[in-house]
Amino acid sequence: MARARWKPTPQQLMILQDMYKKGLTNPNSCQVQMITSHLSMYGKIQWKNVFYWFQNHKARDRQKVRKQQKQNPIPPPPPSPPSSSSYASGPVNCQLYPNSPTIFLHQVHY
Amino acid sequence: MARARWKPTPQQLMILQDMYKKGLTNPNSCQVQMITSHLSMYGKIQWKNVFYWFQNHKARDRQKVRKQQKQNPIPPPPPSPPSSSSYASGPVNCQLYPNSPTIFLHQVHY
DNA sequence: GCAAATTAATGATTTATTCAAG
DNA sequence: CTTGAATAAATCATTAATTTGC
Repeated sequence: MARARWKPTPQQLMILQDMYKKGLTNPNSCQVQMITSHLSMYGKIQWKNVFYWFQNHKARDRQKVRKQQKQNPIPPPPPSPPSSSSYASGPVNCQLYPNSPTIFLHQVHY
Repeated sequence: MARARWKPTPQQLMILQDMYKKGLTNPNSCQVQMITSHLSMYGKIQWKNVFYWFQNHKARDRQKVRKQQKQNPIPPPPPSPPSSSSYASGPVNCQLYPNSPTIFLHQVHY
């Protein structure tokens, strides 16, 4: 019943994927908030869209990895650990103080 | 490191439990928002606290039921379906206007 | 009685599973 | 079939009960 779902614009998608590749796989709510604000420049977007995107992307990434592991008994490790990317608990933490309290979830229109 | 977690006041807890008993076991975000507003009269509280409370309460309710089922192979079905309680996806939809612009529900203290 | 040690509750997060739009 | 949305289950972490030795 007309529950159109969000679809990332190419720009938005690129940015998201880039962040993910750079090691931001599990943003806290504050980061999600910032990303949402940023991406809203390229089209309608909500907090939950960004939140879900990362959830799903990470989950399905792992799924893929597990499937490959089933086929190749001993495959090389995935691309590479974040090492020292721009994100990943680095200084880009939008936490005002350390030990982020973290998140929560959705809000839906219904 | 002073990451005190939320603790419902007796009043808040009573209200939550009452809603749950009345059939509101899975409030949508809008309902959570309203409940949060209401409960904030009795003490500090955030959207996510309410959200988590229902999640946990429902989950642990089911846990209890499953445990009992393990002991009694064929127990009578749980109390009764909500039938026509005050909540439960009824007309109680709290949307102020259709297709809510979304807003912002996740306030985090930080 | 009273703390230190253990255990039980429960708030908070993460991960897995499922549903449904397109 | 892909992927956004939502729910459920599993897990982590902290606080409250409680047990225990003194």
